[in-house]
Amino acid sequence: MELTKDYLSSHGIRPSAQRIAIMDYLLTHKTHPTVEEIYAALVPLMPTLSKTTLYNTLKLFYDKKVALMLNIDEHTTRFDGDVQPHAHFQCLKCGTVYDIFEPELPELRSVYKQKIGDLNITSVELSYKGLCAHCEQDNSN
Amino acid sequence: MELTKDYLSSHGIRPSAQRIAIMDYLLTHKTHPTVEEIYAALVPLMPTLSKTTLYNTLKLFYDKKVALMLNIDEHTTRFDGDVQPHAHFQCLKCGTVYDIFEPELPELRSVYKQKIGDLNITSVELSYKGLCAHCEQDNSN
DNA sequence: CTTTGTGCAAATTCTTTGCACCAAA
DNA sequence: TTTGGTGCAAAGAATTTGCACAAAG
Repeated sequence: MELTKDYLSSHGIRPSAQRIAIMDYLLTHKTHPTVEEIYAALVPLMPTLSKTTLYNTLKLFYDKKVALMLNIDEHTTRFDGDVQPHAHFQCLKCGTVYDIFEPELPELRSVYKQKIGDLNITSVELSYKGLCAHCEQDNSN
Repeated sequence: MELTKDYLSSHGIRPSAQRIAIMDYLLTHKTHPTVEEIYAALVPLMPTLSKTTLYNTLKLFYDKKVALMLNIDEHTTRFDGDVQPHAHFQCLKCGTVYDIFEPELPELRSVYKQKIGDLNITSVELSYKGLCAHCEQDNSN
């Protein structure tokens, strides 16, 4: 919690109670949560928290580059407190988003922040979809 | 138009007038259009066309694998009639989505439809963001 | 006829905005 | 004491749903 506060400060983000709670949630729940999931988790701890603040804060985190904004899910935006370049996989059946740090994904590291032709790359998102092992073998649901 | 009709038929899609018009639009406008853009372009030619049909049809195209559904844009879904594996780049200033077929993106081809660990990949989306050359040099807007 | 496709209107979901109050520098 | 942060309520945008009619096999 104190570490989270320092983390925010060192990135030029004033550490309000709300911001600390939200970043703390992201750092301890690497599940690529939606706004709704974060809200549901934090409201019991911080009853006055509003969706507006949540949206404001997540946008701020994204702008300050302490969170990734993922568009892998067609229905909603997901957030990731892990800003190291890595790929994601979403299971089409259960919806779970998995991290992929496999070394056989050099693109992410080599092309990141480079140019392709006359395009100046500042961010990259690599997303896979399919069935996870659990859903693959489980034909029941 | 006749080619488009055959194209749909050969993919198990009954070629209604609406479906032909929509696929034809996708095949001749490789601009990664939004639903709104497709609608605005087609309504003058087909005044009774509804958004519902457009949504139904684009979903059908996606399911039948004759169109890609792109999540690169955080505000809206974009569609692409080019189903060959390729990457995209969206300019953060002007919003344009460019195709990237660069050969230095082997990931897309090699990993596509393979497994990573115990995850069964069926599709992949590689999206870059940044400034395009035009917006980069143009500080005025 | 029986299934499939279309389209209107309404509903739903996700996200943003306007504004007032509160808090910190 | 001004700037920045929070949160309520309302608005807005994108997408989905329910249902009735039309069209094709």
